[in-house]
Amino acid sequence: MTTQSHLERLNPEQRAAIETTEGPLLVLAGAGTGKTRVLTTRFAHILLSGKAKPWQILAVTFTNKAAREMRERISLLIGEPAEGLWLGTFHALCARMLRRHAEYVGLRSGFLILDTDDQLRLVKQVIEPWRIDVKRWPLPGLLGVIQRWKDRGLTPDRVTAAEDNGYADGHAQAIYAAYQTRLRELNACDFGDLMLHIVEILRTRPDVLEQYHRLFRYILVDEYQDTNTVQYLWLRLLARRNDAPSNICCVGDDDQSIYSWRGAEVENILRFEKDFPGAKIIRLERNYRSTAQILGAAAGLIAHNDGRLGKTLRPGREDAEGEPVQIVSIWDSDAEAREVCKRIEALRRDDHTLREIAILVRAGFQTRAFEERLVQFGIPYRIVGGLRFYERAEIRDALAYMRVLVNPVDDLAFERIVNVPKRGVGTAALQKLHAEARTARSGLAVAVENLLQSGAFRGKSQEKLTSLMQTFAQHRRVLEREGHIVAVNGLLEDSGYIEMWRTDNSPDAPGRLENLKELVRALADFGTLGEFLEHVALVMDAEGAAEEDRVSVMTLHGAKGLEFDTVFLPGWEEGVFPSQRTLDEGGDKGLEEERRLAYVGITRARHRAIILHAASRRIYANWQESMPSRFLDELPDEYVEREGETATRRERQDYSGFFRSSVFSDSQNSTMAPLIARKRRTPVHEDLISNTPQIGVGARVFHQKFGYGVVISADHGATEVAFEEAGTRRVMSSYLQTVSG
DNA sequence: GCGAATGTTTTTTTT
DNA sequence: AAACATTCGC
Repeated sequence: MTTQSHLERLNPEQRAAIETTEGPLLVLAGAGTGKTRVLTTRFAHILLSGKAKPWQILAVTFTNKAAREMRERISLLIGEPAEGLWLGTFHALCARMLRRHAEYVGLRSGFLILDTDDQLRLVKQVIEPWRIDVKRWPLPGLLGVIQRWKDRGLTPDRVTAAEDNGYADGHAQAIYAAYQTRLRELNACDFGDLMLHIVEILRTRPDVLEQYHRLFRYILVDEYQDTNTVQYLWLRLLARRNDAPSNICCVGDDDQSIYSWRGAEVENILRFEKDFPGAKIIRLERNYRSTAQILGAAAGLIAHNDGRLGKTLRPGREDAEGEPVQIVSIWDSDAEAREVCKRIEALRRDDHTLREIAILVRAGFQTRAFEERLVQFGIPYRIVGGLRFYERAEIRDALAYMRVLVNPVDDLAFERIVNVPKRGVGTAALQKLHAEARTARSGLAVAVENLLQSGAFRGKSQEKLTSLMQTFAQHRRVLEREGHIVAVNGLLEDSGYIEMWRTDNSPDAPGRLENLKELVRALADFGTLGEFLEHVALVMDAEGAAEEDRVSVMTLHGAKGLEFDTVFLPGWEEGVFPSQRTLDEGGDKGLEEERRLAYVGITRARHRAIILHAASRRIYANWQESMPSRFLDELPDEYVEREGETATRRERQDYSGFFRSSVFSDSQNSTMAPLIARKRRTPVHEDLISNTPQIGVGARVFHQKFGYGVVISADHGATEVAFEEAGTRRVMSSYLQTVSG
């Protein structure tokens, strides 16, 4: 390949983004404007023009998928396998760096990377001295607080008292410190530490920093709008230098920033010019993906956001006319799923590929309704990003066995599997083990040996534990002599783990055995068990072999970066989308992020986008009315076509106060249902409401179960009451009695 | 220590 | 309604 040929068939902006190699550059790449192409071509261009060797370019992505894709496309461009590159996710690259310098943060190079389960087990141990009420302060929440500090680059000593805002009665910072100490004792890292530690090293060890300054001549960053503070700090440390300009190129789209809940700061991209003086900005605005109508609708929507860097997508294709975005109003959530399936069936009859159809939902729970209906219609589908391979219990168990095999002092893994399958080790025995481990200053495995010696276990557990320990010892020898595949196979078999699933009668047991086989098969791709475990810890997604013709069902977040001919966007209702929780927690900023999510959703579509909303939705067991999403009003009329009933703002109010009548649950034609139901509005529910005493805020009340309390807030059925004994709870107002006093 | 029975909560989004 | 956790009886 010649130096120039890869630059052909690029538009002028893309070309500029590739050829501007020196100095800081921000490429604002709107949806569908060829972002990945620019990134990969730029990488190849730097190589082919001889400006840097492969290992002198740092290329960072957020997902493993993006990293894989980039690697493949670079190989194609340069005509050889792209190996030995610093190309990967933030976490994978940081892990690689941290292995080299672990000792500067009190770790050894072989440190463990913990998964979420391990983290939970660990904080559970750590909080003991504080006697935290885990009912009131759930552990995942505590881990969340710690994670957010880590996202912001705050080591325990950097957390100010003001930051410790109340979680776990204001002990969060102290717990954080203890947790970090415990991690060091275990020679372990959680996910956040990979970033946090390396940033700490780079900011305190100029010599190490300089090493990387010498190494990396060019830095490429994908999805810059999603970087959190530590990631930003890491990039800034690596990019800013005294001796040379910062050859950092960040590609991103402020309109697609949808990960603030994970600590991402849109400000990072908005501030780029200040961070890197002399930065150039190139806008990619020509969209080669979607029709003019889809782009118009998306642009109209996103225009409602403030504080954008400003960018307008223009159709880049000549044939970009097409159908307007459809807004379909439907009676209820069952009808919504049915309607989507009907339309998919129609598309299928017209020879559309199912692979090119997606249903994009706001939150995971929405997928279930579609799943059921798709099955009923006999439409092949796949749920993308549901429970991932490495998150399944059997996979985690098997991995824990492997971890103990390579590392006898991996207590977190050991604790996971001592009693799986059942070996008579319950909470009491486990406590004994911990106590023994503490006094012997050893790992749990050694504690087991000690207690076995002293005969602390009763008959069956004594026997089973002895056998378990022997099995481990034996397969450690096998591991050395015959390699990891044989050893793992034997271990899972002899420990009784495989047998446990074989004798399990539950319907998903065969599937689990299949997964285990798959896992063992994957071992063959790695030279050692250690390598395999490292890969698994960092690459939590397994490559789906699915290139079959199926409809994709996934969350809007999961759909980022993908595109489909036809996209269904159900559930555009207030409370669902925009999500009530985001609104409550994030206010106007939250709303803007939801709007960006809507923008991401619409721009996934090449030819057709169909938005749906239902007037009534089943939540838990009962039905709840819902108003059309405000985003529907924000879509410009000239690009949309509204069908079904009641999609306009004037009629919105009409929704409040009518209930779904069960008489019409199934047989009705969905688009007609609202009309009929409105006429037949049954008085039953109204009776219920009028019979319920309206209790005002501030009233003193009595509840059979919770005792006396004061009403804090009241809406239709649910009332929030601060009880004297039972704390603040939401209860049904019909169960309350007002009392004087 | 285990399984059944009872009570409680659930709906973001993920490297 | 269903999954989940905790309690209870053996």
